[in-house]
Amino acid sequence: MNRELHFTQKLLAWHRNDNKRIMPWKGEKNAYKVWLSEIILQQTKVEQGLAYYLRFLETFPNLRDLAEAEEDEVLRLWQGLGYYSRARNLHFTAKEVQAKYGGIFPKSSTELIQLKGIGEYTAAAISSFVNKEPIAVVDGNVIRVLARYFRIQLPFDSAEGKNFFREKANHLIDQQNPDLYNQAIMDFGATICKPKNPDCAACPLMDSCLAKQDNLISELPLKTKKVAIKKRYFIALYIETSHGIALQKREEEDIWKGLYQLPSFELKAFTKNLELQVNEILKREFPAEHFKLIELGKMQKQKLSHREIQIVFVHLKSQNEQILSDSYIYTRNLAKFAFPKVFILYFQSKGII
DNA sequence: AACCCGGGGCC
DNA sequence: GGCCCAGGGTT
Repeated sequence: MNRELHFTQKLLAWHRNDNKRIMPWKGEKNAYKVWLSEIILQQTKVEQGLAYYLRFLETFPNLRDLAEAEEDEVLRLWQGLGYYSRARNLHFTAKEVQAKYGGIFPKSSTELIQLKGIGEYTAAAISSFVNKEPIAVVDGNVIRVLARYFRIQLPFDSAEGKNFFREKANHLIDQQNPDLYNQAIMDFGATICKPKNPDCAACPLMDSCLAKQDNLISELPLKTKKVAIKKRYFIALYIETSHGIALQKREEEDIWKGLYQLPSFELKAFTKNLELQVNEILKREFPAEHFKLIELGKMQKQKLSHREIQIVFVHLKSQNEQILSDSYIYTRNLAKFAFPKVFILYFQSKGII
């Protein structure tokens, strides 16, 4: 038995021996449900996405329900999960499939990949799970498992590396059971061949794993690029007005696009005299307004994969009856809007929601 | 090819 | 504090 066939057969046997992780979308043949689960699980761990999946299905039992929803409602359901373009693209594609395909999801990967929010991985996942199309998924799990077992010392974040891993994966996939194979290798990567402290003792492939033999487990897979973490600084104003709390929607091509926030102003940095910075912003943005300062909050940090966000929340009470700005929304029910996590945490700390 | 987009958990 | 996660879109 050659090395590739051995790998595939051992993996399928491991998967058959009740090593499957239990998830509601496993074995699902409804393309809508499979698609929904795959979008939610992009760059997201199963434990984090599960509750969102269940809530989405409850709210939008089928594609048409989702297509007919308002984008704000979709984003509200997505609140806290991150990568919000996934939610916007999810809604866009629901409408597109409803309009162009009569509500029936296309099944082939070449059609699927043309839809917004569906890339190589997701097209392979949906078409193999729903239609048994023999196309291999290549996600973080697959790259790690292949890099180690076959001792692939090519960085995967390069064009050459991507091509190599894709071709290798498509060479390994079981042609009769591509769905089971794709499930198996991802489950295997997530539970046995983990990034840190892999469970080699329980690994059915340990004896023939080249990285294990050469003590390269902790070195593989290779990656060339390193993410630069930039810092961003904001002052956010929680303003009580006679019309309600002032909000603004983030419309620009930037982080948290489509979500709502308290009126916020970005700074190059915070200085020692924070109150002075706040007063300068108030004078600049609301020259005719008078505020009562209720509370100058402590600086809050939110760490993201590629950003560190620092926000100072300022609680103010407007002393005038006029609205602050036409561009703001005024509400007494914050729970209706989708906010970035850092705002949710602030509202919770104040006991507002 | 480089850069952008969140949040959580693990070490 | 760094790394990774059932990645994809834009430039």
